[in-house]
Formats: sequence, structure tokens, C-alpha cells
Amino acid sequence: MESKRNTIQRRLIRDAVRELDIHATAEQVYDFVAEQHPTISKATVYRNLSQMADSGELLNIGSLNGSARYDHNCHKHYHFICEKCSKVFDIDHYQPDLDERVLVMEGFAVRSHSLTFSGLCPDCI
Amino acid sequence: MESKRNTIQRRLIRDAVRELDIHATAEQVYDFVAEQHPTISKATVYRNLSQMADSGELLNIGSLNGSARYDHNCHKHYHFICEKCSKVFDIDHYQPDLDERVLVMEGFAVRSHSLTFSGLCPDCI
DNA sequence: TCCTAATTGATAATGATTATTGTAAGATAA
DNA sequence: TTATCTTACAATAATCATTATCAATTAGGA
Repeated sequence: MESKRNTIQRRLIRDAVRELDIHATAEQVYDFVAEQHPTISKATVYRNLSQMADSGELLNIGSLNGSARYDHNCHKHYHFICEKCSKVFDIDHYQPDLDERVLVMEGFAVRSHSLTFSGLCPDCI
Repeated sequence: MESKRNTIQRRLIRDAVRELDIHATAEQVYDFVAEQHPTISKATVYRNLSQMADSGELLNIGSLNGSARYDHNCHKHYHFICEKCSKVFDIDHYQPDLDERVLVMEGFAVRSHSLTFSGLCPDCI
């Protein structure tokens, strides 16, 4: 029995990740939500973000500079991280065939892959 | 003036990453080195690993479960991380052309990319 | 409305990493 | 060589992100 309650906090957290649209950290989500709902606890933010990532509603795109980042864009895509400003951008050139090659060649059961480019973004060049 | 002293500690840390050959964390390197040189400090391990990564002598392959991992293999390659046993494997099918595509298509100055597969390793299937 | 498990807020605890500080060991200048 | 300057060290405190604990609150169904 999956009983998920639709709390105000959960809704605000979900909306924050979407509205921020910057591959936000838990801290950034907390700051954003706290403006509308100052009594929210950081634990609630961490808890919900990680739950939503588990359920597939959000994507945990790995940690950068020590902090996990969450993406509301769940279709398969890649990222670019700017070495200067640290901003993260979406890159939409997903290549499904990469998994199969490794599967066949090495004997691994590949489920997914994550590809991150780095360098300078258009603003920092 | 590059003045790098070749200390015992530095040598032991360097060797540990190579000998462990498991994309070791700072903690694992510390444990390994401490057996031969019990007075070494964790700070020294952290400091040297991050210096060696900066200088290109080691590769920081990103953090998994909160801990950074270091690779003595500095030629360009990818990784596979097993979802069950968390072991990291090298995958040698580097594709240099990926960078150029993103450069041309999106206006980024791509310097490098990192590709990590996940799923089950041969031992865990 | 009432019940109860899910969820919350507050906060302590943990784990990884970084900063600080006083000291010892190489390197450099006189 | 001796005095000095610099780098790296060990120990440890501090910081930062995240997780665990637990009593109080609440959504949503009976």
C-alpha cells in the first residue's frame, strides 16, 4: 500500500526544483521554499528530494563541489558544467547505443550512463 | 619555481593509489598507508591526493556515495560503477568526437567529458 | 469525526573535507 | 657551514552536506 500524502511542503519542494530550473542543490531549494513557507525544515527538503529521486520524479545528477543536484527534467539527456561559473546546462544528444556497446564488449549489465561535459559556457568564453 | 619535495608520505600515497588499483577513496588510501607509516595524518592524505589531481598526476573521477575517488590511470577512459557492490571498473572505449559535437552544436568550449556507466558488474549479475 | 500511519520540525550525529597552528626538515643565501 | 627561509608535516578544530532520531502534527480514509 503506497500511501503518499500530498503535503504542502512536498508540493513546494517539487515546484521549487521546477521553477528554479538550475539543477538546484538541496540548499538552494530550501532557500527558495523558505521564502514562502519559513517554518520548513532542511531535513524535510533533503528527505523529499531524495524520495522524489528514488521514485523517478526527479533526477539526482550527481554531486558537484560536494552538493547533490536535482533535475526536474527526467528525459534522458546529458549535462555541461562550466569550469568558471559552475553553472550546469542541459545537453540533448542522448545516445542510447552507448550502453549496448559496453554490455556486449565487457560483460556488464549496463542499465544507464551519465555523460558530463566540462569546459567554458558561452557566457564565460 | 616548482619546488616539490619528494617526501616519504607523498611517495607512499602515490604508491598506495597505484597498488590499491581500485579507484580508492582518501580513507582507503589512508588505511593502506597507515599500515606502513602509522604516524601519517589524514590531512596529509587529503592534501596530497588533491594536489596530485590538480597537477594531473592522478585523476579525480568524481564522488560516489559522498567520497571522492582517485584513479592512477590518467589516459582518457570511462568508468562503470556497479549498483550492487559499488566497485568501479575502467572502460576503454574513449570517444574523442563527443566533445566536438557539443562544441559545434551548442556554442560551448568543451575541454573534456566524463562518461560513467552503471548497472551490474559480471560478478553481481 | 476519529484513527493512524505518514510526515514534519528541531536538532543531534555522522562522515568527508578543509583550515589552522605549531613544528621539523629541506633548500637557499651569506 | 650557519642562519634563514620555505615547504610539508601531524594533530586537531572547524566546516559543510547529509542522515538519523524522536516527539508532535496532519492528511486522508474508515
